[in-house]
Amino acid sequence: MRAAPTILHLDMDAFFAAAEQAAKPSLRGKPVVVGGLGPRGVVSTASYEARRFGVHSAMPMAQARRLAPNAAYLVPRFAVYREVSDRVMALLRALSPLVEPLSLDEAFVDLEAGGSAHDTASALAAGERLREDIRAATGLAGSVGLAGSKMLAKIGSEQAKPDGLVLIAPGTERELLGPMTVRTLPGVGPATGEHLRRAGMTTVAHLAEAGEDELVRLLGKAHGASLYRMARGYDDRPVVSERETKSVSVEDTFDVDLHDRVRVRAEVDRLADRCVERLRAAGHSGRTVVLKVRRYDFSTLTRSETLRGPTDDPGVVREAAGRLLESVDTTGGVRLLGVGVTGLADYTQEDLFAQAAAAGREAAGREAAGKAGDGRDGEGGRGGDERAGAVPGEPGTGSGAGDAGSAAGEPVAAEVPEDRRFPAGHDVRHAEFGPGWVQGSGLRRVTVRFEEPGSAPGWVRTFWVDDPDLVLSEPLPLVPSATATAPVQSSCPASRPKSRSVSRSERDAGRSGGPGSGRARP
DNA sequence: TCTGGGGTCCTCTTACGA
DNA sequence: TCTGTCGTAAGAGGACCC
Repeated sequence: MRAAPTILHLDMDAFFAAAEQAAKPSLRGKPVVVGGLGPRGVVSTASYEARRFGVHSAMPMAQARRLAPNAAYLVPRFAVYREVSDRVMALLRALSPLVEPLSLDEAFVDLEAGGSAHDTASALAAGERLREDIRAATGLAGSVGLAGSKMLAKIGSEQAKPDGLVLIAPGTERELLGPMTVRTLPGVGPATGEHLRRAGMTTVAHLAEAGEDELVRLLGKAHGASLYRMARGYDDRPVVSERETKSVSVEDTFDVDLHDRVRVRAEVDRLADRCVERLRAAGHSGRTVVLKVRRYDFSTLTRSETLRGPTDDPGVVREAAGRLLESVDTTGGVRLLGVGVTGLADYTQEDLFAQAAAAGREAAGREAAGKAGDGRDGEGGRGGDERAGAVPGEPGTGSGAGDAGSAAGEPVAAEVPEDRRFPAGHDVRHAEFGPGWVQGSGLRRVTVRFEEPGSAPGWVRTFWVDDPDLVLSEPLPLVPSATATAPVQSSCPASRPKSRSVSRSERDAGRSGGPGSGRARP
């Protein structure tokens, strides 16, 4: 650990939810929950307003809805978050070449390596300036921790939340850590926490007192030894800017458990293709194929097979995943399937045997498909409807306001074409009313709020999903770029003078649509 | 209708060749 | 030739993180 507090940890506050609030003026100061909106979705991020109702990340979405029924529920828009994240990371790299991103909203920076701080005063100044720059560039708040090690810097940013800065002065570490719960330390999750609790250790001080031998006995060599060091405030892990990817995987949880073996196999093939797409996009190939199966009872198994050489051939990965599936008992139902590749390389050494087998199987498959036609789906039925990941937030699973459900017997999602689906929270543009976002959808209708970043809270209108004037659009920047700083206020439809009330405009919804598309919302 | 998705790392067991 | 030992790789599962 170094003498000066020149390791900085940045954590953006309630990042996804804050970005949505910045993009959607009507949501500011209101509870916002971002996550999967399907029946098995979980919360990715809850705004601070939603947290007051007890909603937190990783909570099942159904539970969040019970706790905060009036919150806005939105699907994540990673393109938006990535763009904001890029701006933030660029600001960090201006401070130092040694930046270690942990996720879209979190990173470590070695200020000393960048020459931007060398003591407490300069570190504090750099931290405060960074927070101001982030706010100016993105409109969002980030919390900063400064300390002599990564662990303490992270603890500092946690204490600084929301929208603050905490510096942990050298020499105060043990005193600060002692009374904290063991869960504060990185690597102590629910299982280890419970393990330690049963051994009578609940605070960091207890761990330091227990001694290394006792922790190693309890938790194993690597974990026990590193935890003992951390408990005494020692953490010499360096900030690492380049991390090598070690595996690539994709997985899907299904809205309804799969029982049909043919359908399961088809999903495994699809996942293998997606996995290889990602693998290739990253410029990798891999040698070990891993199949993951979560069964109806939430028990999870993995099966893996190591090939003779690395591959990025979808046929080879499909074939290996298919072989692995053969060894798994799926009676009772499958909740989740995943396909991954590890043992990554940046070259391929094709396994000719496996390739030949895959080619043979594909040929056989084509033949079988010709005989069996489309009737193979068995009780799985209705094509891709069971797939949770396929159409996040599709109509019927939408957000609070427009969550119309599907009980009315009207045609629902399955009959709505792909380009006419409007996930809750996504940006749209209407030919007459301009930019807005999807507040909810269902029963072939979509409710749009016409507002944009920087405008006043906007008006709501409802349209038929097939209204030709309404299209999904690219996300708008949260903060106008430096080259286009003209005030958006004047051109914003939401701030244009309105002669009608919201309820009236809602009743009139659809008037602007083409012939046959304009019907009042019920 | 509790429990996502994409990762990393560690530990334990087993198989296998020298 | 048989057997025991050791190191290594593979395979599986668990815990953790954001």
